[in-house]
Amino acid sequence: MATREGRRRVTITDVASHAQVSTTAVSKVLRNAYGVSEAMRLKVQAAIDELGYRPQAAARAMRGQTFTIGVLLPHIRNPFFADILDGLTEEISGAGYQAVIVQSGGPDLRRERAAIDALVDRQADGILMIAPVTARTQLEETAKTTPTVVLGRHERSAVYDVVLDDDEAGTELVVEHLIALGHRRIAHITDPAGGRAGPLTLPQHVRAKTYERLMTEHGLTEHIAIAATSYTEEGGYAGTRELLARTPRPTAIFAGMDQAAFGALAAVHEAGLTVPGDISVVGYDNARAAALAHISLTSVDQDGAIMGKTAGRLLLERIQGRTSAVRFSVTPTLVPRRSTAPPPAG
Amino acid sequence: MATREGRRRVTITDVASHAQVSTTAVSKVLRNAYGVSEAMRLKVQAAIDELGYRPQAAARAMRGQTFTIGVLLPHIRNPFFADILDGLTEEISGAGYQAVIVQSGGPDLRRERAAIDALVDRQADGILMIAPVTARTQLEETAKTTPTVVLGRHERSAVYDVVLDDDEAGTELVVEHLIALGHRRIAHITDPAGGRAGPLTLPQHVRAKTYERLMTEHGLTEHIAIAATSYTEEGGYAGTRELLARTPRPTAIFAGMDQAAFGALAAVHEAGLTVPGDISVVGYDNARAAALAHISLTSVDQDGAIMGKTAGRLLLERIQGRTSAVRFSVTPTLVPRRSTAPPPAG
DNA sequence: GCGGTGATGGGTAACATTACCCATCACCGT
DNA sequence: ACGGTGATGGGTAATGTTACCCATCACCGC
Repeated sequence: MATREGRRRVTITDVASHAQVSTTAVSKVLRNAYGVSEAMRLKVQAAIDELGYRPQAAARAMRGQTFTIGVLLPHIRNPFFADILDGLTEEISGAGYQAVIVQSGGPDLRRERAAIDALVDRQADGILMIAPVTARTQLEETAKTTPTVVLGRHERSAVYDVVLDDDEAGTELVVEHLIALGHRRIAHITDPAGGRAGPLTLPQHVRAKTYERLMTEHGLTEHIAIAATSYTEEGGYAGTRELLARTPRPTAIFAGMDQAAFGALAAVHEAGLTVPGDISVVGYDNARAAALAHISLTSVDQDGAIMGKTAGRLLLERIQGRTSAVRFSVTPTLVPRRSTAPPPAG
Repeated sequence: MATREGRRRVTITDVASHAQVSTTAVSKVLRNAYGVSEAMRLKVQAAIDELGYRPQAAARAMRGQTFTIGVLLPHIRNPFFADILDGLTEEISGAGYQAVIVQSGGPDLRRERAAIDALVDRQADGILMIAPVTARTQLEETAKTTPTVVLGRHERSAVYDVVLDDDEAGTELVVEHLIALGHRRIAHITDPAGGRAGPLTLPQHVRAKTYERLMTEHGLTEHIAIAATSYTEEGGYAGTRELLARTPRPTAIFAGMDQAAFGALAAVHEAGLTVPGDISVVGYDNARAAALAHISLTSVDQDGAIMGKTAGRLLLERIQGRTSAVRFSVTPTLVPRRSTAPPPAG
């Protein structure tokens, strides 16, 4: 309703009549389609510029593409997602695609489903789902209709591509680093949220499981201590308080994500303990804040920009018609900083 | 291209024939339009559920609404934006609207323009622009066609609504707090980026200008010291290094935004100085991380959720047909923490 | 000169939905 | 019984763009 006072939007018909050609010709110019002479191209382009014409996405969608890549993410609070988006945008904008983001609002199955539907309803040409918690079979339903890349889930699918970080390797870097420093009582903070994703699918689960495996392999089974709170500052804070209350208390805490590690730092500090004198703390994601001098958090770096760029490339390929499934994995590296040191003597 | 193997999407026609009614009837049910009996509603709803029908946004857009609110923001790295989005989503989702986010990628006029166009092309029913840098006249062109709310710009417009924080009041809280503690050499870190926004339009400019005014009013003109870097961790770090190099060096640093304040904390720490012993640091936005024990940053709280919620309400009102312009301002509060204290004696 | 060929431009239908208007029907009061 | 009325359902055109196919034209080799 509310007929806007604004004059009617310029359409392809306006351009056509202004340039004295058919709408078909204009459409061809817009799409760089075959069968357009240079003279025609120039004439039409001039009319387009003069009138300030922009194609209407909805009308295009009725027949063809929307030039839209939908991105589903739990929320925008995680700075790691920003790196992914930067990479994605870099890759797809050259091809004339626009990334649009919708938040699911967290690991809520219903709301995640609604967010995915929103993208499908708007006919995104491709969808990048970041760490979704929906069951694989349901994701595959979507992927059958819309080119899909799932980022961060350890699984294989015949119908969508997967981009992920080698969380086993990353966890290994952390645990080996701490053990090499002499730590034995190494605790872990994880996020139990999993929705309907398979049991060892989401990064947090792989990290936690790998932590347990490595502890066992090093004969430290008795020192396994996990606080299952969440990958947030609050979660890291609460988890650390919980872990510090145990006897004997851990000498190192591996938080599965940087923001949780920041919360851990706060809790350690609040308990009157020092980092790394009393407790070493490690994060994951190598967020920018981890590098700040007064924080200087040892963390695992996974190249989010490359992951996003690759996801974009895979989506474009699928839009072009590729149907085989691809799996792309990046190898993380450890960035040691001043939050880790040998455990206190005794 | 790339005809997806997936079976054709269920359309309103499928629902109509399945329910043995007209497409018009189905459409009415979908829109809760007038002229539908309860029996009809139930019958159609049953068919919709059975077939799993979802209306196609593009086709709706051709005739009516898209039920989409577009959000333009510079980038998702700023956690304050997350609060705004939470408020917005809360307000609009009840009315069946979906928020979709596009990033402009920073204060780049061309890219911001492209991002706005992307939302207009996709026929968002309303647009929330967060701190855009485009010239007001251009924003008004868009607002004439699409209901628009601009968040964070200190200006009035006849065609769009404005939601903002009282940055003058916020800055006053900070400066008065520091002066009350005894500080005189109070420095400020700002972000010079402005694009084509008016001279005293963007929050960073208002905060910087108010800082100068207050310093002058307190007879501290000679102590005015501004580092114009950026509202980022890097900017706060670099700006602080610059400020600490001055003689005499400031005893307090007011960073115009929390992330810049975090960078400032790092720089102060790296310089071998303590907070608040040698230098007091204040931020703005009261990000969650500001509350962490080992950071404990004094900051200005502006209620982002309320701002987002209000923006959503204003957009819905405009979609309903309101044409008068509204201006909504929230009053910030100071959250004193341990990063501020009296200056060192001498 | 003539049929063939390749390049270029255009006509048309189709996409899914909704606004507008009309048709139908039951029921009412006279 | 009959015109009027209000409630309900449906037919149709229109939205802007593009895929498909056809028409036209210049030019070629024979």
